[in-house]
Amino acid sequence: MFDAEQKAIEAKVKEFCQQHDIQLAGLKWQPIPFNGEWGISTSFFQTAADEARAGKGTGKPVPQRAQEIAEQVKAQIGSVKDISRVEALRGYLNLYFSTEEYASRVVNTILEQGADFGRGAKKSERVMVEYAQPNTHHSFHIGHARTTLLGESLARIMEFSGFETIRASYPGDIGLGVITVVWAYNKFYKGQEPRDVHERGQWLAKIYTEATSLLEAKENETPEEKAQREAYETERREMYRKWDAGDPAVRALWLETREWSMEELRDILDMLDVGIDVWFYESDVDEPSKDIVDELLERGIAEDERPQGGPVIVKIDEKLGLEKEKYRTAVILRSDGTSLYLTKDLALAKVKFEQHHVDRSIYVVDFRQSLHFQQAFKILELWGFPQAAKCYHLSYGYITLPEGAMSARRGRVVLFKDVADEAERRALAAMTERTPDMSVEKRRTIARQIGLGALAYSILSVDNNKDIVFDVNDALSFDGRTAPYIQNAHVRANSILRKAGGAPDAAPFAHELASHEVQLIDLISRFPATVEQAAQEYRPLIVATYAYDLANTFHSFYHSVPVIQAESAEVQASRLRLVAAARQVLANALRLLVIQAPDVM
RNA sequence: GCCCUCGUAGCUCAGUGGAUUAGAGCGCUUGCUUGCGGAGCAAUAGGUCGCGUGUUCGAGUCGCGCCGAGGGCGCCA
Repeated sequence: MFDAEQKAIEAKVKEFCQQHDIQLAGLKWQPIPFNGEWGISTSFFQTAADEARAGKGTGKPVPQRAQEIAEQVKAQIGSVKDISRVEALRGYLNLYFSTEEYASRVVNTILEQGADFGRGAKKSERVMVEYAQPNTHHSFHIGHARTTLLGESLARIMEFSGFETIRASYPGDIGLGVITVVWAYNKFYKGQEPRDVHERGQWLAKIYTEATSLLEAKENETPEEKAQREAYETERREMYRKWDAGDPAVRALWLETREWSMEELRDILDMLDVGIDVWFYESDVDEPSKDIVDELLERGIAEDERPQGGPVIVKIDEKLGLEKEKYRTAVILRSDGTSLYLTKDLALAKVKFEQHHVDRSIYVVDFRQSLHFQQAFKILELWGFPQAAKCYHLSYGYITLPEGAMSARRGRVVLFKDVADEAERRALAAMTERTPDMSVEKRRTIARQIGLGALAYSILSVDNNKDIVFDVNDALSFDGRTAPYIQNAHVRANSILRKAGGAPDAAPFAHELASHEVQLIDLISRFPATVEQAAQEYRPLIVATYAYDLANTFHSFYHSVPVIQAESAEVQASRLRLVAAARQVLANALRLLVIQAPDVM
C-alpha cells in the first residue's frame, strides 16, 4: 500500500549505511504493533550484532547500538510525503503513515478491486492439489470432509495467490475392500438397491460392514460356520481374480456399483462447492505402474528379488548413501507381479508431470502415510524428476470419535451427509426466530450456508497436524470463534449499507479516526499479505485465523462507531466506504475458506 | 531399535528469533439493547509455554539430551 514510500526510505537507509561504513544486515519490514496509529517498522539488532561479532563495534550493548543507528538513520531520512512521522525507538525505526492518506488508499484499493482484492501477481508455476480421495463402495464420512475442505481451501488460496491451479481427485476404486462389496452385493442384495443417491451410497457401506463381519473368524465358531466362512472367502478371492483378468461380468458389476458411489460423491462435492478438474482412478494406473517397475529396474534404481521368490524393491537409504535408516527399503512390486499403492503413486506422479505439466504437486493425505510419500518423492528424485523437490505431502491429523478411530469395516463412522443435514436443521431453527418474514426456500439455502460454514470452519481453524475429536456440538456451534460469527459480521455490514442505500463513490478520511476505525483499516490492509503467507506455508489456517480477527474487529467497530448516525455527512460517507471495504474483505476471506457469505441470516 | 508429528490457561487451540504484561474460543463471574441485527459488545478470573541444557545481544519459537502422547517402519491402502 505504501510500497513507493517504503522503497524510497529503504534507499535512504542504505545510502546512509554506506556513507558511514555500516554493514546493513538486510531490512525486514513489519507492521508496528498497534497503539492508535499505524505504520511499518524495521530493526537494527541484526546489524548491531553483526558489528559486535566482527569486532568493529563501539563496544556498546547490541540494543543500545541498534537504537543509535536507528536515531542516525532517522535524522538522515528527514520528512517524507504521506509519512506523518519517523521515530527511532528501542532499536526500531518506525514509519507512521499519514492517517488520512493511508485510510483512503486502503479503502479505495479494496473497493476498486472488489472480489480481486488480495489476489497475488501471476506466478509462473503450475500447481496440482490432490485431495478428496475417498474409496468407492464406501460412504463419505466426516473424515473425508477434512481432506476435501483442506484441499479445496488450499487450491483456492494457491489460485488466488497467483498460481495456475489444477484440482485433482484420486478415488480408490479397487482393492480387496471394494471387491468385498461387489461380492456381497452380487450374492445377497442384487437389485435391491435404494433409488436415492445418498441412501444408496450408505447402503453400500452397510453391505461392506456386514460382509466384513461374515468373513471374519469368530470365537467358538462351529465347524459348519467355519466351512461357510471359508467358502465365502474363496468366492471373494475368485471374484478378485476374475476382476484382475478382466472378466466382463465382474467388471460390469464393479463399474455399476462404483458409479453409485461416484454419484454420491459428486453430489457432496457439489454441495460443498468443490469442482474437481481431473479424476484419476486407482484402477487406471494399475497397468501403467507395472511398466514403471521395468524402467526402474533398467535404470538400476530398483532391484529384482523375484528369482529368489521375493518382490521388487528400492533400497532408498542405500541409494542415497545414508548411514542411518530413514527412508528404508520400499517394495514396488509384489512377488506375484501385482502392483502396490506406492507403484501406483509413482505412475500417477509421472502422469502429473508429463501429461499435466505440473511444477508443484501437493498431496492432501492423512499423516499416517508420511513415510509412503517420503519414499515416493525420493524415488522420483532418484528417477530424475526435478519436480520431486516440489512435491509436498500436506499431512493432516485424523478426525476421530470420542470412542476411538472411525472404521468403515466395523460400521463405526459419522456420515458426512448426516452431519450436513443436522447442521442445516440447527441453522434453520436459529433462523426461524430471527427472520420470520423470509421465504422458506431462501431460508433453507442460507441455513445450509450457515450450517456447512460452521462445519468447514471448525475443521479449517485447526492446524493440519492436529487430530480432531469429532463432537457434533462443537463442530456445529454457532457462537464464538465460528463461521456464523464471521458471516454475521458480513451480514451486519451489509445491513448498514442496505439501510444507507449503499456507499458513496468517494470520500475523504479527513476526520479524526476512532481507534476502532484505525484497527479495522489496518486489518483489511493486511489481507493480501495474509493470502501470500497462507499460500507459501500451504496453510488455510492462516486465512481462518485472519477471518475471525477481522470479524472480531468489525463487531467491535460496529458497536462503538456510529455509521449512519455519524456526526456529519462527510464522516458518514467515509465510514460507509469503510464498511463496504470490510464487507468485501470478509467475503473474499470466507471464499478462500469454502464458506459462503450470506447477505442476511 | 530407527524415523515422523506433537507437548502453551480447567478444556479445545493460535502464536514470523525481537516492542513493557504470551493470545483467542468454550466453560466460570459481571455489566451492556426506546441505538446500524444481541449468532453481538465490554469487563473479570485463569500460565514454572513438559523438564534440562546449549546457541544468541535476545528463545514459547533454533540445536542437543531426557520425560510423556500419537503415528509409522520391504510384498495393506
